[in-house]
Amino acid sequence: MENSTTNRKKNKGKTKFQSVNIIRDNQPLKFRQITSNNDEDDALNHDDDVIWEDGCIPSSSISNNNNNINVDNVAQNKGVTIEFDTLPDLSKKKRIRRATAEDKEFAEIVHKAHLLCLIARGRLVDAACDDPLIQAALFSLLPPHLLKISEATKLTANALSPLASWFHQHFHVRSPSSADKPFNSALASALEVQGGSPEEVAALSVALFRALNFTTRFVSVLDVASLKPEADGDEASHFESSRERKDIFDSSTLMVSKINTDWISSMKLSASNGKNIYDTSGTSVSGTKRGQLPAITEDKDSLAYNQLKKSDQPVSETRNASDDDKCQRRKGDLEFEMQLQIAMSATALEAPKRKPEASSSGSPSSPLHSLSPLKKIKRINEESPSSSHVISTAIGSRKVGAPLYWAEVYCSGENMTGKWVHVDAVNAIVDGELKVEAAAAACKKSLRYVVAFAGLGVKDVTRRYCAKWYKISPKRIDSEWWDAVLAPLKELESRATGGMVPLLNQDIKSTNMIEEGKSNELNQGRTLGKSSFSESCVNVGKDRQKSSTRSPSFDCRSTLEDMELATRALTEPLPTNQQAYRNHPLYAIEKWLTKYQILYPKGPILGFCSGHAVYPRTCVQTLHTKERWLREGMQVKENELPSKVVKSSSRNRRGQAIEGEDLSEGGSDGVVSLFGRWQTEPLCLPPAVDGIVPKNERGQVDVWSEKCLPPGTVHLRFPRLVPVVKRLGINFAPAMVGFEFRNGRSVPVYEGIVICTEFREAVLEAYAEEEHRREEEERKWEERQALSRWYQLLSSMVIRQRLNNTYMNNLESETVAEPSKSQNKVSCTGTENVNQSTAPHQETVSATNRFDTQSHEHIFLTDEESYDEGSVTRTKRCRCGVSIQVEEL
DNA sequence: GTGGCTTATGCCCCTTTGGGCTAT
DNA sequence: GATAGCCCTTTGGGGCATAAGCCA
Repeated sequence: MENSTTNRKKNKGKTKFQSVNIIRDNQPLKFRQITSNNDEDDALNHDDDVIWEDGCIPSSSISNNNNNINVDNVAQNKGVTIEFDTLPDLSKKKRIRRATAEDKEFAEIVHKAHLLCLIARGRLVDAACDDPLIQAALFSLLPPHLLKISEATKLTANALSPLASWFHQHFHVRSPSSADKPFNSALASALEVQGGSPEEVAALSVALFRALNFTTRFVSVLDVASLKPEADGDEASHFESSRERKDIFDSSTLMVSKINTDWISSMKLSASNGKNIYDTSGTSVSGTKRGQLPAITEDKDSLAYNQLKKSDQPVSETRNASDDDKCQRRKGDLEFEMQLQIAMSATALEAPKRKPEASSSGSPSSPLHSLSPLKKIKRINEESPSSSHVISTAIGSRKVGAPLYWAEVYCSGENMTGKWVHVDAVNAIVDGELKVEAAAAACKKSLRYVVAFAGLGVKDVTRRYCAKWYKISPKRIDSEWWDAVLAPLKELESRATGGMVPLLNQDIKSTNMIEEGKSNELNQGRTLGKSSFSESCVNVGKDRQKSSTRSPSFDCRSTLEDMELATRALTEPLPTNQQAYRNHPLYAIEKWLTKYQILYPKGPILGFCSGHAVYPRTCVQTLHTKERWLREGMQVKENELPSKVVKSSSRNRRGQAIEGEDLSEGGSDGVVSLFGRWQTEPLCLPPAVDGIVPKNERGQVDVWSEKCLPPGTVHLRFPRLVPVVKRLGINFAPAMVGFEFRNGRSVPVYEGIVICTEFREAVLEAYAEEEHRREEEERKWEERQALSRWYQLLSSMVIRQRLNNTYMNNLESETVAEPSKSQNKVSCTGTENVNQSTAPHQETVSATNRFDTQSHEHIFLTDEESYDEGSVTRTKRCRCGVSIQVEEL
């Protein structure tokens, strides 16, 4: 056993070192945290400004005389121990690092990629549900009396209940199969053993419904990475923890898996205590044989076992528990224990008759033992009044897992036109769409994307399951991208599930109502910029356009469903807290209006929240200054008073001060007058007269858009137009198209000119001629340049040849050329004697020492040079002994 | 536990219209 | 002398979203 606990703290100058020992499997590693911050106190606080340096120390040098923590028995633990020799100062405020634009962009990319992957996965599952072999196998398992359901002409939700119950009894969630297995094979295996992952079991239920010829979708909650950078901290940990216990607790096993697990634990407990708290008949709570239950790891079992063991203790014993135990047992755990039995009774068919037995055992899980949890249960029930199954916050606090997969079956017997019915066969819940959100919320999950798969197509049905859209809307990707992704898939889905249904008069009315609402909301979407609301409404609009060509009394299911979802969007209940109105897509309160917003018209009042009147979001109008409206191609009507006067920035004040007395719009210095769209009219600029372009005070035309052009003028966006129009004597004005920041100041950006329309053709013709002439000149110039360069090249070659002829035969000694004076390198072949005339020097090179190597490259160092003023000759020497003499002319 | 309110923080939008020097 | 081109330096104030803390 080694001990590696030598800690040291260095202070070099103003750099602070914080040492950390990491011990892993007897291998001591030492890391040093270097803070570059000068301020020592700050260095401790700024966790981001640290550099980690790899390092290690020999184990022999490790001593035990450590002032800090000694770590013993490390080898026994076989784990990783991290020591800090300075504890973080918790009293000091933690520095907040906010996500940068780059972080957000990255998170968005990850979010999108994850969404696409999950959609692809869903399509795989959907395709597997269509497997005829699997469907046939499931069909063969069905008892005869359930086969009659498929014969019903009008399918209803009630008719599905026995089917869901049968499936619930025969198929169970258990440890997931190998991940690298194709889903079809995994599904076949799940069918064989009548159990599998939540996804597989849900897919089997979909396959069963399809085998019965029901129009069925596989619905999945896309548990996608967060759109916010690093916002996954909690969620990620939850995700991990969820994955860790995936084998028994994941996803739609919200209650069933837990029940099964606890049932096994209870059995063990009962066996150990010599009594059975449940019926000893050998059948499960849900009526299935225990032999079919999944194998569960001992660790998980023991966890659940211990959990139930605690809950099985008498109340008095629990109350006498030590304070430590009280700390360990959270409030949520206690509540969980108490709710466990209720949850079981709510989900298990035979639970009611077992409940008294459980209660009689003295378990604190009986609701009679505590009132506080009951209040919470009551509260959740109030939130979901239609729920027949109680979903406890305690279960959620333990993060058992949110429902992620289920089926949707189209029931033509529901309503007048049919309805998509939620069927969670795994939990034997039929038509429980209102419970999904509550269950997900209890598990700290939000239903950001609920999508239905059918026929390899995809449809977003989040609206059906999410009542509080305003809560999830900011967590979703922008609707434009999402709609574009789903558009082709939606067509596929519609084709697979579509069917003509009679459209009644009342539906037509509601359609019209939605159309009106849609147009309002789209207007509102413009004001909001990123309108999440419009995503469903736009789809409705598109589909309505398509369906408008059909018979007025018939419409397809898809369109009707779009209408239903859009109706839900328009009928979202008023939130009860003020914060929710801040960016609510439908409602607004005056308190949260921004500086440039106003309520117009101020009504109708839809309700009140904490004394604040609630208005439709469509009443929120965006205000602009006169100048800003000009950019939009609008001008403020005459005699219009500002709707709002706000304080201006100092720079604006300065600008207004320069403008002098033109403060009538604002009334006083330092304020800006704002006007709404209803106070404006299309821009009416003075028209061009007699070929003269009307200009502003700077002698130019501000072309923010085409709307800003004076009547009778045209904007030509070509370079080098000014000389042309000057030559033609045409009046023009430079077109300023915007600003850019350069050299610390904003600089106007000009692009082209503005001329009167009547000169357009003439100018363009002249411009074309001018450009042609310019190009011709340019071409000629390039030709001249090329000729000149060729002449220089050929001349130098002739001179070189002449020099060679003159000097080459007369030289006795070897000559070398100096190709590059700057590098002072000479490539020498050993046999060639080269004289090169290089202006302004003429270098006569003579080798004083014949060298041996054929490819030696001489390097003439400056230090080795000598200069003879008498002969005006510079002698350069190479280390190899070769020297050259350069005669300077 | 939830909601309301305040405060701190930091991202990001809006604002906006040169001048001196040098080569040609 | 006129003109064209290059280079200098790299806003900054406020709105607003968000997180955290405190309190009811």
